[in-house]
Amino acid sequence: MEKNTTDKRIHILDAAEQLFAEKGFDGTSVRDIAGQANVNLAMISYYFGSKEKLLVSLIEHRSGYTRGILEELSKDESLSPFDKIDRLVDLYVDKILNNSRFHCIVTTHLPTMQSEEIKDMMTSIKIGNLEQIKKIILDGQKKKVFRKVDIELTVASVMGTITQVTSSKALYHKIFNIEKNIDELYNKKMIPKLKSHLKQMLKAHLDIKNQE
Amino acid sequence: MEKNTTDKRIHILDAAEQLFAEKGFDGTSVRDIAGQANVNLAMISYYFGSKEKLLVSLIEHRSGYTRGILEELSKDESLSPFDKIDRLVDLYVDKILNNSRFHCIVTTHLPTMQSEEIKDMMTSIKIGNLEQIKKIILDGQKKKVFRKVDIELTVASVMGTITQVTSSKALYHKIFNIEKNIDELYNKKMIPKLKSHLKQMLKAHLDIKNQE
DNA sequence: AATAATAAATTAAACGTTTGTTTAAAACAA
DNA sequence: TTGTTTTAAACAAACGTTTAATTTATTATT
Repeated sequence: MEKNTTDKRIHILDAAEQLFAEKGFDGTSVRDIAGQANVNLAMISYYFGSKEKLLVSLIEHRSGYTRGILEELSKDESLSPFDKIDRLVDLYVDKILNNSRFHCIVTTHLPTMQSEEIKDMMTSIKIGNLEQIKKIILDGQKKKVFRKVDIELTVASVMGTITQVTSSKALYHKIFNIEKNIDELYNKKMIPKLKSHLKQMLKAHLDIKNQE
Repeated sequence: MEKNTTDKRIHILDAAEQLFAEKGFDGTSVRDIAGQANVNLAMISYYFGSKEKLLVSLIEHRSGYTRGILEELSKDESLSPFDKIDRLVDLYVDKILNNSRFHCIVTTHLPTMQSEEIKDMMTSIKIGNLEQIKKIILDGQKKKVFRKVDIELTVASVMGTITQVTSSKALYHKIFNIEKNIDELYNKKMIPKLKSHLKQMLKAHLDIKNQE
């Protein structure tokens, strides 16, 4: 049985993540969270201070490790530019689809939040990651492997595609005839589809042989 | 001076649209809306019945006309498959960026809503539109102009890219050095960029000459 | 055209809930 | 005994909605 402080904190964070993703930050009451986590209402203020600070804690709890992986990838000289793109696709598809609830909160509910602090935090993380990806594409162009493209919008297409598939699950459940409400099954079917689509599209889009 | 019933209804709808997009459905109170629209609080219940029915009215107010245009486009025999794709890109980029507030509500706040009725309504609209686009791509494939691609995910990439650019305005303001908070300027700069990026990418992605 | 009768629009105030947060006492651990 | 964790109860504020009274607009009658 989990009885120590850390476990209870994580219990609350998990409950909050699920409910924020399903019903939004404003659509979720602290009583909902307490009920879902099976803790007393007052424990949330006790541990996190407030509902908003709980969200900040959740972001800190889930964020962070992507940056390091990206830097490593962009520096790696043993990989060809196209290999790097493939790795990039694998990385983001896996990361986002396996953390779809958190990603849903970040993409759909954070922009609406009042707190400028939280929004600025996320913006700078995104810009940092974009810079790393930019390096990869610029390197491919310098090596005459990639053609001239709008780098920022190319990255927007990758992120946008994944986000689209993640945040419109109900739609793609119907389209691809996947049994409803089984996340694991959805991921098992969609992750390979999504990876191969993005790789195929980026291959054609970036290949210097397709220069107009 | 506008004094009749219809104008006041539209006033309220506009105010609601703005606030729902900025702060979300649950983050917006009917008092906020009344204040923004400069009407008495009770007028919202009087005209629309409830806050949720106000949202339904907003959706009905803004939805609809896309379907017809898409059907026409897919039937048009005077256009080549690639011309149709270009028209499609123009249509969606213009439509979404010029109605970004409403689009923001649809993509980020509707999926969170409790009301299954509203969600089903939007899902069936999306599936209907997807079917029309599917026809266009299938036709291009039959004519040996397009190669084999995942059609659903290709459409997801188009929608996802546009949504990404629309719903992360703050980010792209910084990235492209656009003066803050001027929607008109943002659209003027982004619409052509977005259109040419999508056309270029889809050209490479769909072209049968790029078959692996 | 003026008046009376009816309907529609608008208002301020109040309704009962639910909200996030705090309190002060109790239970538990060190 | 000390300090930490947990609890039920209470708090004021904000929420969506309704009420009942009043003003404005429309229609019918003289």
